[in-house]
Amino acid sequence: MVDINFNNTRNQKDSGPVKIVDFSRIEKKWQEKWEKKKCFEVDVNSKKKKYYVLEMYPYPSASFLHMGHVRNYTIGDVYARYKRMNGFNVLYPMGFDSFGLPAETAAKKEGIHPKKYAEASIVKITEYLKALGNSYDWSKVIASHEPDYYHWNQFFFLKLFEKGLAYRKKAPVNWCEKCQSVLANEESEGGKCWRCQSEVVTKELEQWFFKITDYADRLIDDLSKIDWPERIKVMQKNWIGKSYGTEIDFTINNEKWPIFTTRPDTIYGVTFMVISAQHPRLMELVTKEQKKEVELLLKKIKSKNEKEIEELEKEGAFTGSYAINPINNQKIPVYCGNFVVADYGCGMVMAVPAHDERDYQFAKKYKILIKVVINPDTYEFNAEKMSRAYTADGRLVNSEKFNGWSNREAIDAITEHLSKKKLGKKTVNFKLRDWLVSRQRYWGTPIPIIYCDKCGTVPVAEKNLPVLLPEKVDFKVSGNPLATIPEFLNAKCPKCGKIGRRETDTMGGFVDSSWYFLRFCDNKNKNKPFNQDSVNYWMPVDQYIGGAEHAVMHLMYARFFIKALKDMGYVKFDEPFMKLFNQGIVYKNGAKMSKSKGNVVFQTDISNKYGIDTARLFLMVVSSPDKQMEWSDQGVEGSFRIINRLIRLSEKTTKESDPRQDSKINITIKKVNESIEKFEYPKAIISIVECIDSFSEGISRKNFEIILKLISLFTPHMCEELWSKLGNKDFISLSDWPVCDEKKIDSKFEEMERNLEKAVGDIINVLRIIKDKTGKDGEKVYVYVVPFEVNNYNTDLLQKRLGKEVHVFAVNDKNKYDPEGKAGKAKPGKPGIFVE
RNA sequence: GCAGGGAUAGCCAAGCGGUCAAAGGCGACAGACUCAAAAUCUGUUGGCUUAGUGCCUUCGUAGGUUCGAUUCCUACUCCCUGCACCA
Repeated sequence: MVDINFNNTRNQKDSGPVKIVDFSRIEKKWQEKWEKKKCFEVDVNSKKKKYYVLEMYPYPSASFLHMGHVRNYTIGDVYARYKRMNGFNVLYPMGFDSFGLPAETAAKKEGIHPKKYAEASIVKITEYLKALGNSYDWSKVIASHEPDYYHWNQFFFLKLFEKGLAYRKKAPVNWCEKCQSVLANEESEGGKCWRCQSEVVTKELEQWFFKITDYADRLIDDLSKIDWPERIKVMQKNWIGKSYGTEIDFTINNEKWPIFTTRPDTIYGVTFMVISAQHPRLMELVTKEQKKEVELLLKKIKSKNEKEIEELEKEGAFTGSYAINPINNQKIPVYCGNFVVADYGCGMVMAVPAHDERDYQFAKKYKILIKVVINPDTYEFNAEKMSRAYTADGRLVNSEKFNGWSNREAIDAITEHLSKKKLGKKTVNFKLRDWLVSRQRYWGTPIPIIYCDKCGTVPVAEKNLPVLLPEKVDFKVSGNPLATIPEFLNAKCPKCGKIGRRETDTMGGFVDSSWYFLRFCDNKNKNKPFNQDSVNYWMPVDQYIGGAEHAVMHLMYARFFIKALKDMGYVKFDEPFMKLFNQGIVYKNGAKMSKSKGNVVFQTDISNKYGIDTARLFLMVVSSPDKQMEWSDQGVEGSFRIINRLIRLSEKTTKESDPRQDSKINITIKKVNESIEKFEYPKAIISIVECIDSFSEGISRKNFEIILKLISLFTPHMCEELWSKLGNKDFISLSDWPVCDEKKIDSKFEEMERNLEKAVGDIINVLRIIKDKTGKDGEKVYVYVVPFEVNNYNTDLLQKRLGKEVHVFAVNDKNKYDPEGKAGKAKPGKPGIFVE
């Protein structure tokens, strides 16, 4: 059986490299064998140490893979293979995030049902993923649009509902006009929809939320338990936005209105209040006289889109009401303003124009009093002459009994003072909002709730799950087509049996991805979301791999979800992903590789020409996996050559090894181990290739097998082929990783090699100088070596390297040819040289 | 504006106190093989020098620490990524 044939399929017409090996046949053959023998299928095995490698499961919206995808998945596969060969019981699954808006939109556009569309995509993508040769356990595959999966979304929804962690409320929410649906806070990126980039507007709607804010503290604190890139942690911290401050009660119209501030030290400098223009109780404060003015402001704000509001300067209007500052009973005006965020803190702020830039601008514009209460140590401010707010530290003035205090100390002191008088209290505020999970779309998990006129909001009974998503719907109607299906809409109230109205909103896709990694552990369970023993064996995910774009979306939601499940007793751990790796983006011609940019190199472009192993090897060697990289069509050929050199070496295996070989091999094993652990794949590959090249004259079979194993992480198909050609009956993918034998590493050989290289360099240099001087090529090279190093300089090897006739003499050789006495120049590690 | 990450020879990309004129790849050039290509192999690829040497100028820009910096510190410029009126 000879699969490698150097002479077949030569293709002269193709301007690309000549295809000398039938890669695609070899790839297919081994992929089929792996599948047939269930090589990568795993089960719970308490005797073996587990390792869970996971890549973020893909959205099957497109029917192709490009080099960005290939890179991403190869990073994981290399790691999974490494761990597997090192004796771990490795769970490495793959699935599909198949619910969601893109499928729905794309399907609509093409006039296909989303289900058909998604399933066709899955078939296609599966085919491509399999062609990568990744060591996925395909028996664990899941697709989130299947009732078997979303059944448990509904189940968990009910559990969260029971716990009060899922609730419905009316709130100003982000609405994407194009998607015709609400968006979570995390999905509105700078006022644009994260998916379609169109304008997001604010709407007052009743929606379902998960109470992620209950977990804000734990979401911050537990970041210390996990090994994630610092920037992702920072992003999460900033997003949660914990800030310590003081809540202070101001009195307006005899009613207490609390506000939140981090600067209670400036309370004596408060000269007005500002309530958010979007505050639900705004109108309570607006007097008859001021109504017109305020309404004008609101109209003005509404006419602007998010972007314009951003650029807008501070705008406001007097409400007509006055507040009483609790610390000194001063009467101050209450304004309504566009720069106060309605749903942070209390939606109202105390304004200290002397010491807050925004307040300063507002005060200047509306000619409100500015009162200095903090001076720096060396200077005294004059409120009239200030050109901007002073926000740094200093000593208090105009602050009654706190005069002279350092403002830092005054923060606590004033808070305490207010607390004693029951006018305020120490408190903590978060930027994090509750997670809005409901979507007004068809293609998602139906929310298992029924509204009954008599009983109110009633959960569907567990035994009646799943609430199936009806397949026959009319996509021509605008809005959510579910709302137009009477059979779906009209449902019996689980409590009283009367006909109620079913919730037609579906869950956003991030609910699916918040626990899919648990389902991989037990994907066929019909009775439960998962078997707890399996999940507690496999989880948490040891190594998670995916893009940084999910820093505050998926990665935050999944952490919350797991914490909630832990509290409800479903799992025993509280962090889902112990280590996170963010792969870098693949660029081509300076732009991110993407279909919309038209700079895509498809998986098949490369695999058809060079085989997928070449693509894998190139993507892993060209640059660190965490860095962005530039795709290079020519660069690929370099990796192609490496594989060809490996094949050639396989035909030069010998029986016997020697200490030099063994030393080099063991050094390489060591280097590869260190590099792989740190995801420094290029280093690992370079050291293997160095090893291959240094034995181009021949290598012992045993050592060759070690090289094969090392590089099999990157080029698994070719390695299986060569492995079996050597007569092995098992799979190299399942073989044991080579162990580095430190005893065999001898730095003497490294030094010898270095000296030889130096000598070669010197000889070439001499040859060049002679050529320059005399115009003649040197023909014969004489090398004079100190006696005990004679064996370090191999005549044949030198002849081959130099392409000249070479003679090696020991300096004490009486018969040596040495007309110019160059032998006298020889030193240990540095031979004398004569050329003629 | 704030936070995080970058800037390395023709290009891509390692290095993160000395062994660095700087790994590896690509490209280019030269040589070997060949009738000739392709493939493969060998060498050169900052400058000037030299029988295997020595010197000079280089790792975004300008300074600093150090016996010594591509590697550490400071400022600046440019690029990317995230957040963005959060009180």
